[in-house]
Amino acid sequence: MSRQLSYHEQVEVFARLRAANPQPKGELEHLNAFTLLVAVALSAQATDASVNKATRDLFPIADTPQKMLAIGEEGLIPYIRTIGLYRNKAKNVIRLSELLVERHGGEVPSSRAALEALPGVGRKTANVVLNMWWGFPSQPVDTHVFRVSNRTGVAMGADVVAVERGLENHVPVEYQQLSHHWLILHGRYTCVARKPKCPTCLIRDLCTFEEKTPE
DNA sequence: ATCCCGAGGG
DNA sequence: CCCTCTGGAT
Repeated sequence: MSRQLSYHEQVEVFARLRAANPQPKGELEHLNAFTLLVAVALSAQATDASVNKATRDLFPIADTPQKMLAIGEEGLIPYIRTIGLYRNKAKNVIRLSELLVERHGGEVPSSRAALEALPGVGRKTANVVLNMWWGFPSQPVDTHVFRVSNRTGVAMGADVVAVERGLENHVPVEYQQLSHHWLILHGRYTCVARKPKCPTCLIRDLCTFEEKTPE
């Protein structure tokens, strides 16, 4: 079973993850604040590779809310059909574009409340935009961050809000801005959901998580 | 707690 | 076949 890491261990974990990836950028392709917001909203329960494949054709012709509205829901669906949950997402992106024009002059707002008031934008998506675009040290907790945080003991919690609080309290200040990228990359390529690659893990000696299924 | 939902991997 | 993927709304 996992346990909460000490401060010293936290520092060591992030130091190693940073050394392995000094300048993580995130792997969701986008052209500006609007396309970042849309890309993150589209990425719910979908791989970023799947989202990038769709947005590579979509964003060049719809990189502003006004252009997105010009395409419309029926025009948008063909681009994002290969992403899961596309009916809800199409409706949300169009309504979200309308609200950006009506309330925010077509710009992406910088407050959590304004972001979360947009359809299809919840806590996690708002945190990504606040972190990646507006530069706040917010801690988005997605499936990777939740799993990796609990397994490694970087931050433990029964739900995403608890893990988010844990990260805010335990991640050393110098790592807060980029910590979510490191946790995601670690979760995507090493600490994967099904069969974690513990034998080649950079932080194996600091981690108390053990695969239960014997080989 | 349940629904939305296609693609990729094992 | 089953599980997972940078969740959100009801």
